[in-house]
Amino acid sequence: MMLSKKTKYALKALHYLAEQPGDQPVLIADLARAENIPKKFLEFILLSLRKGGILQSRVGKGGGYSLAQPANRITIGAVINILEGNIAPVQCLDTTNQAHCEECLDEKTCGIRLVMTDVNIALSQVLNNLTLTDMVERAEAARNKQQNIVDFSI
Amino acid sequence: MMLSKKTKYALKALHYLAEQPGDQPVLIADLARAENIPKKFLEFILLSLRKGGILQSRVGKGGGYSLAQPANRITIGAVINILEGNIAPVQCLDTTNQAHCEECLDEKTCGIRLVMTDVNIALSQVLNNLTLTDMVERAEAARNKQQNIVDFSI
DNA sequence: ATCATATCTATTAAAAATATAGATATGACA
DNA sequence: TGTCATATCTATATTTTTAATAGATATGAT
Repeated sequence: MMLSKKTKYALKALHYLAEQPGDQPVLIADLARAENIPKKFLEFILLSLRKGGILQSRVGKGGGYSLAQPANRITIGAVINILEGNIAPVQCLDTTNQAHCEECLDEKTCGIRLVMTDVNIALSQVLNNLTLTDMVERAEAARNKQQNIVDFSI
Repeated sequence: MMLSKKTKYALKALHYLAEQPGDQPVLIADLARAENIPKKFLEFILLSLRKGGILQSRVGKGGGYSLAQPANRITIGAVINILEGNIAPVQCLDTTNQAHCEECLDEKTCGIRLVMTDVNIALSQVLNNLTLTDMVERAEAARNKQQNIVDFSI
């Protein structure tokens, strides 16, 4: 149930973009350097996110990538969906792609599917309600907390 | 967030074992045939489950595998934990193995970690409360339902 | 026209998941 | 005690997926 490196890179990049004042566009190269992500791999990730409607881009001087929607409208679930193809713990629960588990003889009576339905619901619940804003705010809060502790100890 | 084939095989095998009357031991070969799982791969899976305390085995004539605990005490979460190593969506949340995300500079302020904590809690909640019994019962209920529909149509 | 940028196509490399083979240990039973 | 049926172990091969790289092209600003 582990997030892929690709998805983590995506979340890091989005985090960075969400923190840009005035949604100023950022160059792939800068983003790659700032978040320590292989540039060519990041290119591909950003392109996916753009095609998924989460990012927008501009070519040429002054160009770069920026969020295509307000950060509080971009859910973590949407990001995972774009990069991993779906969120479901088993293919037969991936409704958006109408996928099926090859080895399964009868989906309707499959015990695995019947229990994983609960997992799927719980996951959707959480992931579709967490947004980039949550991520940014929580990180900031954590930094502040850490900062305060340091300040007091001086 | 997809279950591996290995874990699915494990759940299928456990399902089959849970349905044995009187917890009668089942041969690897029979289990492999019944659930259509590559035998050698299944051997490895069953061994893991035994080492994890979920199954017990006996060598020699009349031997085989059976559940080491009542089916309603074996959680789906425990099974996944044994086969995938953990349940957490990111390594740094895998407390049992005290793992960390290599690329992460500061875990405490990592936004990904902070949002994935919610996911982790939700997953644990569900997976540690679903048992083999749930799986078996739901499958049976689904079969009955299907059966009834057929009966009526005759 | 030039330069800075994203975009596309193709390929390679590395890692993980899945599957197989063969030898060995264990226990039941005659 | 010997034989057979079984799980167990060690090693390796195969396949699939993930991650990373390279080079050519399209686009837009100035």
